Amino acid sequence: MAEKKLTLLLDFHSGLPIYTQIVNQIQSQLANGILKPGDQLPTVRALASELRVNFNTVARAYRILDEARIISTQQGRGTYITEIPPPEVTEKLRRESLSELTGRFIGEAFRLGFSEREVSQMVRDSLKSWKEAKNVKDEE
Amino acid sequence: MAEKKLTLLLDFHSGLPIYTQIVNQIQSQLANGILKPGDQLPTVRALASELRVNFNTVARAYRILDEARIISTQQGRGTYITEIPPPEVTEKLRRESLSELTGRFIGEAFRLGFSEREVSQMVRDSLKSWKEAKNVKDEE
DNA sequence: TGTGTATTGTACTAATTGTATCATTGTGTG
DNA sequence: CACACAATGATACAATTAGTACAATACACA
Repeated sequence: MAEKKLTLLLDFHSGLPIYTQIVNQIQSQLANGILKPGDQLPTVRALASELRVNFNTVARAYRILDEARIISTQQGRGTYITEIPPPEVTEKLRRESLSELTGRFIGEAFRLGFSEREVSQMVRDSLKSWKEAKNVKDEE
Repeated sequence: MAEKKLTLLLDFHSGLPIYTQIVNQIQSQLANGILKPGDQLPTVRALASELRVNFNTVARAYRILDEARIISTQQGRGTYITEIPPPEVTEKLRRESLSELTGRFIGEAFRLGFSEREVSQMVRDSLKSWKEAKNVKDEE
């Protein structure tokens, strides 16, 4: 599955800005299931060339959709429809990210030669001081 | 135990660059004891082929890990997990570095919205799995 | 022991992608 | 008409990944 066609129809006389029309039509195609999460969109240049507009116009539309978390644009790679995972998956990803973060921390600590005891003690201390700092802040 | 499988899961649609995902997952597997010091990693070409990416992308990830002294890449030989070479530092500097490392970790975890309970639980789990992996290795 | 060959990582470059900034155009309003 | 402002275009840039050639090492085998 490379990338699908993404047929957009622009009306250059409608008064609506081009980038708005692109935004609207992509949103509507997503709503209609023509586009699905994970789908790759054409590159800004490819779509721009097909629509006979400047690629900055497409980029502007993509940026708006990106800020709305509808698509994900990645410099050097491309743009994709955002996956909208159900809550339980989100929670799973959340835990995985904590797991990765913790893993990197533990790994780095061990690499530096600290013992399990030292690490867990330092974590306790750090959590404690963090909590105290938070309490102080709450009392302000 | 020559080389192990090293199962990595890439998400080509996530915002993270491929090489970053490789770096993160190797670090995480090391931290969780899935990878251990001395283990040989797949060659850049083998891993690249398995992940269906260009081998330079793997090489870039390896170089980052190498610069962080986490792995050791040797032209013509292969790539290995570093044999925990703790830097020569004074006890004072050593404790300060652990404190700083821990502080960064805790701060980041809180910034990501994790609770104190979640963080400490995950640290316990991570330390536990490391210890288990270590025992397995000792029995070999 | 020497030598050819395969295997491994490295270096440099190119291609493809999105980003940032400013210039130009067009349109409406005083 | 003159100005303001939004939309679009032009240009240069940065990030990511891929292509190609090369160098270091290991290993088989004469």
